[in-house]
Amino acid sequence: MGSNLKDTLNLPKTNFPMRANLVEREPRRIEHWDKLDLYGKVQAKNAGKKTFILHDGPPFTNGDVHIGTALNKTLKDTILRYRGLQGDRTPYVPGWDCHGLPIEHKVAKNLNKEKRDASPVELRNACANFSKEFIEIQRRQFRRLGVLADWDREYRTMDPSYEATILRTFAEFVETGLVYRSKKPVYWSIPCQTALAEAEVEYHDHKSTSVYVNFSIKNGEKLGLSGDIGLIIWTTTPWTLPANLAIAVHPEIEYIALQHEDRTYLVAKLLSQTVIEKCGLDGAKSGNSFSGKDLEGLITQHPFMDHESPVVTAEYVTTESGTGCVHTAPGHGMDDYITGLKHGFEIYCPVGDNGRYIDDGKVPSCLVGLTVAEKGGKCEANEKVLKVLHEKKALLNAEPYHHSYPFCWRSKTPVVFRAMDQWFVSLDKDGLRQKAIQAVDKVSFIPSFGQRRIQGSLETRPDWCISRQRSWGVPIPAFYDETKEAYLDPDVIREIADKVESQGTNFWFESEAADILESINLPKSWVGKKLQCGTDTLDVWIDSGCSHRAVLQKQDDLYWPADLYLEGSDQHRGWFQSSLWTAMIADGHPPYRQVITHGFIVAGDGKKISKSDGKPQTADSYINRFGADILRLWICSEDFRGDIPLSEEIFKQVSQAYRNLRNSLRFQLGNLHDFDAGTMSIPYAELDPLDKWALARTSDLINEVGDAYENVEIHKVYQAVTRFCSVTLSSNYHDILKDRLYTLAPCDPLRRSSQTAIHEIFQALITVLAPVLPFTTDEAWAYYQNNEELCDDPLLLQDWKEFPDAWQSNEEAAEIEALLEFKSNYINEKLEAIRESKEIGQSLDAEIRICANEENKVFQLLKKYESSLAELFIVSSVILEETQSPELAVTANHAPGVRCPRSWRWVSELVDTGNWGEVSHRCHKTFKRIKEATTDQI
RNA sequence: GGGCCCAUAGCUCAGUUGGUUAGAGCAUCGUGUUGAUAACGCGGGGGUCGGUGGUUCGAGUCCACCUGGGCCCA
Repeated sequence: MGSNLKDTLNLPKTNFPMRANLVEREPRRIEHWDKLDLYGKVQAKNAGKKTFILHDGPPFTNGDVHIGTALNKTLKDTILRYRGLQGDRTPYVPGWDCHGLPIEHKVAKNLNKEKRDASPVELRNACANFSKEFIEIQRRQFRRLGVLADWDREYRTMDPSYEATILRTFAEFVETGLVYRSKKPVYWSIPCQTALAEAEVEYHDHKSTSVYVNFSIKNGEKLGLSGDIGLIIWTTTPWTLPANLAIAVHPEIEYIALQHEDRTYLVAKLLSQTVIEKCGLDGAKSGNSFSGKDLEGLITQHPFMDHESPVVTAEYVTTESGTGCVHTAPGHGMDDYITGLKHGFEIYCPVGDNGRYIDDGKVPSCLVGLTVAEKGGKCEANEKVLKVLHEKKALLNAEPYHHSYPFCWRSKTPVVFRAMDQWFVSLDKDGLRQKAIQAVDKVSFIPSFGQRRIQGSLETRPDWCISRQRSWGVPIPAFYDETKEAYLDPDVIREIADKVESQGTNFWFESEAADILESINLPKSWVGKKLQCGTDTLDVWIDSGCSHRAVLQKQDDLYWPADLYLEGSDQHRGWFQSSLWTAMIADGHPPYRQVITHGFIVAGDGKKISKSDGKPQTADSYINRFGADILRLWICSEDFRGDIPLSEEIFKQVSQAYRNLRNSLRFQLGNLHDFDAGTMSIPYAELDPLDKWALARTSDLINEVGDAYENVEIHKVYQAVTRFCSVTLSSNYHDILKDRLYTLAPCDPLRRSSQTAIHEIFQALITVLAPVLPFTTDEAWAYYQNNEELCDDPLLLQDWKEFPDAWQSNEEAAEIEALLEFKSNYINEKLEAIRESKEIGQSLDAEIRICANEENKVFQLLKKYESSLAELFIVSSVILEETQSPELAVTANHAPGVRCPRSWRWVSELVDTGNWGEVSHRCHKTFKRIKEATTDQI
């Protein structure tokens, strides 16, 4: 009998599985979406509506999708899905950054292993294949994440049409007169005769020769000193001394005059003791001291070159080693270079490509032709320089010095720092920098400090060095005559761009200048010259920085500037800036209206995740364990404006939150199985107050979540929805509803009232969550439609849920809210007390007695809802007793009477129903209603 | 070393223009249910708001410095 009674209940019924099993199910849904052309359908749905352009920053194609890249793409996808639900047209063209050193380096390494010396074209082809391979891999991984995009027209910086755009943009640079040629130091490998990037340099222990050298001061009277005065410098690269143009001191360091025999030396006071020992200045007497600032303006005579070396100040000078007086050769060091630019020194570098001193009429003839390269621990140039210094009585000490020194990754020889001719873009010409900074004022930033950050880096950015001595990139279309004079012309570049558009940039590397220039109208000054092609390529930041021109300006259904750029905060100095410069120069306006930045993923302890930890931090490694929706939910649970922590614990937590969301949906689906909204919905005015309350809470949720999405505070969506599901639904609404949903007749108006509300809430929930959990919400939607895993009318084609104003908080809802608050503040603890004493088990075993009188506002309210209280409090009965005191007194005890085996409520008596045995009066009535309804149907 | 930013319970987040005993969810512990059951309910414990010093009648909430951490630059 008892077991049959259960069959008379309306228990939840749904095929929507409790266990998500995302790893297995999500790929099936992706396949289904592809078949339906979900992206195309969403675009079609919103065709003709307001357009929202999020311009995709291209990830670099040299590996699997990193968890940080997944974060970026997920945020983009979430925003676009939200905008799509809002009815915006959201064409999204994803891109790929293909050129650049990391790929070239990896590919070259592989070719190196095979002992092949590849030509530039071979190397480039291998790089292109490498890049293509990872585009395939990354595209697959992005799709697995649920990213919805127009994959059929993705852009790639190595596409010939894209490369042509880069060159045409570069032509604008040249035409505006911003491009100039100057020297800048680079790492140089002498055996390989090639420039190296930082990544191609490895550091090893090395024995150098360190020297202390005296530079005689010509105007010592400036300091009130007379006689033979000198400044002592220290260096570990004596061969750079011919290029010495200055001596740098720190403005705030204290310097002291050391009197030794007939000479006076100036060195940093803190280092004077060491200098005395090293240089054998025994018995030297300390004289006056000066600040570095005082020394500024002293003029020294170079020991063996025919020029003076002034003393300048620089902040990078330290007293950690040396003398506090730094040998400055702008052609041989980065700090020196910057100091050189600041003071207008020549970027002088008398060392040729072959590593030998050139004969420029300035280098002493005894040095010309000597190599600065080391062989067997010896260096011709060093030895001769030392000899010359000794002859000039300028050498105070020379000794071996062990330190870490950069080596070439290929030849394993020490590299030298050497200035080479480079191409630069002037950022100050015609007020360009100021225009860029001002233009950023009009761009909106999330978080707002992004504006300051980008403006800060615009202000301090030196002129843009745009040439690279690399093969895997877009060639700088410059030509050189026999005297190495450079030829660059905007119109010629444009004509070359046209050729690139049809042939790709490889033709530059496989053709002679004459072929490249064939059929091109040459400027007069070019005619008759014997020209050769340059071999430099453009900085890859120009590549990606042109994407707004190559994509947004080229396609009819997109527009320029973009509504939004969204990238990691490292791009303030990267893509945001390179895109800004190209746009300001070529278009006079920023390429974006809004810029959103996110922070970096850090480990659970707040420290950076390092690649060397062994764990591959790829998106797939997480998706394959948890599924894309969990990964997405995690991303959306974090405030992305700061660091984004990631740990096992956090994933566990997010998985738990997911289960509650999923189960809330499942409970609702289960209770809607016999509900047809079209024919069974109850008009709002006739809904039960509890259901009105639930709708009011739902409408609050939608408002809150809507604001959060609009302000791109997606973690607030997560917080609001999880709280809604666990508190509003699980703890309160769903728990209370079970009695009426399960035990009343299916068609009972009260049950239909709740189903009406559940139906609304379900739709609201899945819509609100759709941008964050595209898989799960679409799955729930499919089960709602046809109780199957997939359906042909995806959730994303629905519209954002709008609630009528009338559904928002009203008096009835507020009263229910007060009653529920009363429950959690007073009733629950009373129930817990008698549960602890084993008086009851479930709360339905209890009876509540509340004493007070009408003077008490709460008591008045309880009176008003007297007939609903037992249900709201989930007990068998609630007795309201009027007393003398207005003070509320709540007591709980075991309910008297008998327990109805069907509704589990304790009642005064049971009635015999024959077939079903004895049940409460209410259940008896329910049986009658069911019978009537069945008969009606027949 | 410089620029920008972050720091609230074990975890993820709220804390409006400074004002009563600092909130939520998750986790944890205890417990109930077995008609959302690898689910759900109820109850308890747990922060003095990174540190120090100021401003103020009063500061997590304003100022200074310090510590730890992140991105970028040198």
